[in-house]
Amino acid sequence: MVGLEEVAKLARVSPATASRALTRPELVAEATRARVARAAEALGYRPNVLARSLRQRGSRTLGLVVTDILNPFHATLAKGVQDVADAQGYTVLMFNTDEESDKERRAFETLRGHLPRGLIVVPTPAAHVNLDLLPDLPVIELDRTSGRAGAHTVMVDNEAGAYRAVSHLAALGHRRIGMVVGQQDISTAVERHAGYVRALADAGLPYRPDLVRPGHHREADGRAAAHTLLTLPPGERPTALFVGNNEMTVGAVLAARDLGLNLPHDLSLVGFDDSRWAQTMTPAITVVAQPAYDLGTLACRTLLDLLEGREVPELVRLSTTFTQRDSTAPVPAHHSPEAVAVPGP
Amino acid sequence: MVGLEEVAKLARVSPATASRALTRPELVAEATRARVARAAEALGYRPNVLARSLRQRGSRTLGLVVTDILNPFHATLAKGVQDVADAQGYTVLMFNTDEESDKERRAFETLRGHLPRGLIVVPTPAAHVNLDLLPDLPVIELDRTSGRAGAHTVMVDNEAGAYRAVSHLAALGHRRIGMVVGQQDISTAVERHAGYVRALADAGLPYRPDLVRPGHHREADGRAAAHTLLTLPPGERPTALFVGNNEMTVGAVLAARDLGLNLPHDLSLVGFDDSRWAQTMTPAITVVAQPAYDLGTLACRTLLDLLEGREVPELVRLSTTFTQRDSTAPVPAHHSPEAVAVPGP
DNA sequence: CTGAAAGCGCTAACAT
DNA sequence: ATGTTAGCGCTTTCAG
Repeated sequence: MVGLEEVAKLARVSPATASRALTRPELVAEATRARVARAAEALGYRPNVLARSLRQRGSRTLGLVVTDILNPFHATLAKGVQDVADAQGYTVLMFNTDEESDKERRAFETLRGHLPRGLIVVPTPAAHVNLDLLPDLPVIELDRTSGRAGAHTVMVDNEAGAYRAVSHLAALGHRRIGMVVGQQDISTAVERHAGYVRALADAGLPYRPDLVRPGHHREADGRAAAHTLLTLPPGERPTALFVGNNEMTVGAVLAARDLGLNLPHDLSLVGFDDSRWAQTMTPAITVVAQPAYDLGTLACRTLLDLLEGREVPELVRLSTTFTQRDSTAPVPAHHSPEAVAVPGP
Repeated sequence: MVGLEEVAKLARVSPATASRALTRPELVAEATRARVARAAEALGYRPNVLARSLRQRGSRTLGLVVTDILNPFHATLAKGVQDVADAQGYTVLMFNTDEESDKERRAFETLRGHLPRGLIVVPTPAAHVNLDLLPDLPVIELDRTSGRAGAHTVMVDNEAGAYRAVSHLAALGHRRIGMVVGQQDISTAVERHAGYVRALADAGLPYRPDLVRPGHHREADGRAAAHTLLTLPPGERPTALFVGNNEMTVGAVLAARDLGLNLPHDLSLVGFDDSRWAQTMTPAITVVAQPAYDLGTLACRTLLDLLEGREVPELVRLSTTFTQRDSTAPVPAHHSPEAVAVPGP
């Protein structure tokens, strides 16, 4: 390891000056600056960030904690964060919690030892308490909110997105619109459900609890939940489904296929969050698309602003985009309530 | 920040003993160990890994450099690496190169300052030279090889996987089998191409350079390459396509759709590397599946073995799995060469 | 088995 | 504008 001392020696200055020349050039004569720069270059000097961080009591490092890096939505968030951090000379320490509060706690503990300057986190329901492990650390909550007082949050307008999706279904004439919704201890799921409720109300449709099934965000959950809804008796089975996230949307489509239901003829379906598979499936799925990459970059920019003492809004909401594709269509006549055979007297 | 000194004070021992009690318990009396442990617990002590690493001249940190975190294959590799590292108390510093040699160089430079104990890298073609930035660092090359002498590599048997795929197509009676192949400066692309060549030879089919189109691994490249192949004149157009990676496979399917070609009736298609979309598209795509997660865990395990001085093979090859689905079928009669109208004398 | 002392590489006071 | 000095928090000789 070539250290600052050797650079200093070669440039015939003290280590302190060498340090200044490299990190705060304005404090040093141009000639010395150049000499030091040349020496560093010649020796292939790279600062030891550990020593620097130790001395400065803080590293040029950011923590990023997501709940599922295998979900392309999260991978895209991560890319956004990384790209911005990178451009500003920050290194990102990324952790994965698999939606488990225990892993989140361990991630925070590990992170703490690295003295990060800030944290961007997609919080699990336990984040509210886990974040106590990182007192005084600037935190941006991304995609969801933990409900902590004074937290900074970058997220999407889930309620409006869901409202748009369900209104679309209602406008197509659907009267029994089911929802596969995430766990209600996660803010996005709550908000998407709220949008669903409001859209039903505005369309003059009743809210039926039996048409709403919860799931744990995974494909298998979506499949099971959709299966339950789609095997309801003919007159009660929903003719349309709104699914709360991208993975569960695949599951719902597979459930429909299992049952021999044709999209959009036998069932209309809208998913929340776009994905490669939503685009390439047949039929292509109508979705509420989220600006995942922008969420990531914005979260990171917001954190950096915070670190530099700039004024930052507590809550930034980005809009979703309703993307109509081929999985939604008007209710076919034989599905409308009037057409259902009712046992007469 | 509660430091070791405070823990020591509370436990009524010297900082040195406190350190030993926490990290090398066997050097200390059981009673003291317990006392220190309790003190640390009580104060919520977390070691400052920066100070520790500085002192030890090396951190419990591993570098991970992938070329495209948005590609689920890479995300899965990363998850595998992380899970193992995590279980062994290592923190992973992950970087993304977007397949750009310049970003790779910067990633290596940044990494160096963090004094990682080892590196796992999916090398770009420039890695051969970029790796000079990290002399003496144990390196595992993952998925591809840079060709560096003495490198350790964990990868898949690309040649055999490709051979299997193309043999399958030949067995179905296809005689004009095209390939969309990655850039030839990447070892996987070279090997997959080699498998293609050998399968053709074994099936007694000629190798036709005009049926092989290169692409840069992205969907758009696959689409363009496939478009070129599929718009060849009727008698020369391939009746089957083997596509070199997952993203380009989507592209190829889209190209076929653009041209109104029906899979598998008008065109058989096999992709390399499985994906969610390959499974959910209609028809589901036949693929050569890679054990991505296992590659990741194995790479990390191999690196840790190396760090602990255990004997490790220079090259570990995992097998692929041929997964037949619905995108491949026998050549329909009207496509066979005999059926093509040839201008007679 | 435990303590005292030194030092990892760097930067921030303080001096000049 | 530059050098001197001290010390970030930890681990590791070296003594005892």
